[in-house]
Amino acid sequence: MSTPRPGKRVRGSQTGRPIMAAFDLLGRRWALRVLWELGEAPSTFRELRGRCDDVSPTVLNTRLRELREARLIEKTDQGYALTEPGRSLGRALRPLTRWAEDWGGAN
Amino acid sequence: MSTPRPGKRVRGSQTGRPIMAAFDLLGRRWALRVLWELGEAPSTFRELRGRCDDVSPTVLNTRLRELREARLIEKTDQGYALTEPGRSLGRALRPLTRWAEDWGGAN
DNA sequence: GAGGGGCGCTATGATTTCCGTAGCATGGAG
DNA sequence: CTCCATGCTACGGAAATCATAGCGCCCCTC
Repeated sequence: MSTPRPGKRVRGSQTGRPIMAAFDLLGRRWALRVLWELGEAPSTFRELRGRCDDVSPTVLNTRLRELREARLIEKTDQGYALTEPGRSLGRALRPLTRWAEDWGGAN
Repeated sequence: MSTPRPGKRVRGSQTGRPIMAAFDLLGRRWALRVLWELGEAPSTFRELRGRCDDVSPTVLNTRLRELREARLIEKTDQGYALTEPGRSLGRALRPLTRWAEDWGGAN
């Protein structure tokens, strides 16, 4: 499966509307979680895997490749880290965290 | 696969932290998209399927059940619609839309 | 009351994705 | 050279997702 990008056809949308590409990319297993964990701290492959409840390395590597192709993360001396767009996405996801806490409170 | 709920163990987290439950629930195929489309307008099953690029009815129904169990959507006379928590989630996702547009602009 | 059409949804079998485990290749330290 | 940690790939099995067909229901019309 190819990496979704805005302007490209993606699963579920011929229009290439950016939000649809984002839904496709972020709706893959562990994608949101990986971004979240890298937002907390840059990590090496094995560290990251530990933070993500020992996700299988196959999937982790696939997600990392996709997120790298989407330019949301990059490899640095410290391991994997968010790029500026990646950090920006992290900020955009903050309201989601707050929402989740409310949601959790109501359950 | 059971529906993730805050306070419950979910894939990738024994802690039941709400954000992790959210990541699990929203990181399933079509979940974000379905919420998005229902935010645009309540829809019947078949309508919704059309809006979601004719996703297979099996998956659509599974997502609808999960989202209903999570109390984010409900069945009304008009078809499926967001609940109040669902609308609140929609608002929490708005920054993501704006981010996606920027992201799209840069690609 | 017999047909027709739309609806929500299920059945089924193929395909894709994800998973768990093992282990290879590389590189640095001793 | 040996040891050890790291990034990552191989592989076989399990689970999620897919496309397509069509059932059962209700309403409408004839």
